[in-house]
Amino acid sequence: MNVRVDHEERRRQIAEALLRIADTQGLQSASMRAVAAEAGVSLRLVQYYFATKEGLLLDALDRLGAQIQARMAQWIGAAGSPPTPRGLVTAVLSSILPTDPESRRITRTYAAYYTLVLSDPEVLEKHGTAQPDLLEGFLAKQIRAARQAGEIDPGKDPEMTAAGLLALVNGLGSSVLGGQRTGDAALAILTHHLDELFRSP
Amino acid sequence: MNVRVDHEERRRQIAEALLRIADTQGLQSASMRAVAAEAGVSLRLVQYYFATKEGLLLDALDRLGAQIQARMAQWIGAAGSPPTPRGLVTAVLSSILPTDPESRRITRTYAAYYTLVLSDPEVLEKHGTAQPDLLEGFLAKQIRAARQAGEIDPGKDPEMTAAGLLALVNGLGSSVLGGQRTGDAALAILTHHLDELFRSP
DNA sequence: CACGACATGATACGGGTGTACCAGGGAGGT
DNA sequence: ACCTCCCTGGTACACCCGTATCATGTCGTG
Repeated sequence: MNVRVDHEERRRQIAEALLRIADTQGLQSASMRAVAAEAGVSLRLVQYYFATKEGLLLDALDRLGAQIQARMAQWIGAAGSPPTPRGLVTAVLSSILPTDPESRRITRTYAAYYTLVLSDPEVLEKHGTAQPDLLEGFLAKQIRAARQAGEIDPGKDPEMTAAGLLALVNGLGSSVLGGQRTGDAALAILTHHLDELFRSP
Repeated sequence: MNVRVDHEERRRQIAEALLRIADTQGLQSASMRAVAAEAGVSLRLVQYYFATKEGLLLDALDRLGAQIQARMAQWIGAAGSPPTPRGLVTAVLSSILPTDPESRRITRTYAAYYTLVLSDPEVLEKHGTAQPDLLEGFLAKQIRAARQAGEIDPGKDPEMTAAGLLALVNGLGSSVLGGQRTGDAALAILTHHLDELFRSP
């Protein structure tokens, strides 16, 4: 059979099976056996490559973070060169919003992990990344730049505005996932608020 | 022992035990046995008053909705009489934000139910209430009134603004529950945005 | 006073869970 | 050629889950 197989590739295959289940059926349905079946391997294999379930969960979360980061980078790259502050802000926020199947998948899976963290906060400590704060800082920097360029009302507070935009997108995403509104409607609301922000006073 | 006991009271007692567990340990930890122990009754009793677990879950969700509604009514009542549109908007949005232990409890429990719905959407159909849309309409109405009274820039779109505020508060709540920021910080961000909205142009 | 409906207790059943254990087979180095 | 180690399969264990069943005590009502 297979010998000296690529460990990283196998781990990726299994972790992505976990993410697929978390997306379609929720994390609580992602049992070791279900993951094994989804990945097309035996239960023993899953145990071999991930000694414990918590390890698998954390590894998959890392990969999910990398996916959304890649997606964001892609949107930023499509924002033109050189990118304007407004283009960057729009790209970052739009990439988070669940509009297409891919972003729906990512957002829904993130939501599944979110409640896992709520009920078991120590998981978050083992997973040191604090992306939201970094994102907020990045957005605040872009907003400050746009303000100095006269594209934004000088009375606006960059930090408050950045935090508000991020929370807005997060909330819009929740409403889309909850079926309250479509992804396009959410995007319309976001662009509406961005238009209001970026109009010269 | 007890005879002809008050059914409604017992059901309330059990359902609130469920909500307490959902708050502190998450819904996935709210097993029938755990609920029974938390309520101080036997497993059989829980089964007796709620034939199925889904029934218990739905009943508890109803009570949770009633709780948040009561809380909102309380904040609205404290908004002065007669209440101004701005006061009403502020009251409604502030009542949702997890600032004190009570609202933290409610918001966290709602979050637990939220992911339950995400992984099992049919639950939502059996629970017909669509509060968010009603709330959004209410907020839009108040914003329109304030706009006509000259307290808000006439260029603002009431529906878009209402949806944005609700999503903002929702996202802020998530960040508070996730430990990214304190309830007071979230409230500061909200009031900042309300101040911007309600300033005469 | 007796009977039947209500209320409660103890326990069993089938199934799913994460993890642990035992076994073997094929390639690499010596 | 043999031995060792990486990889994989099957299966067992102990536990928790939701639900069902049997039994019993207690009262309101006839």
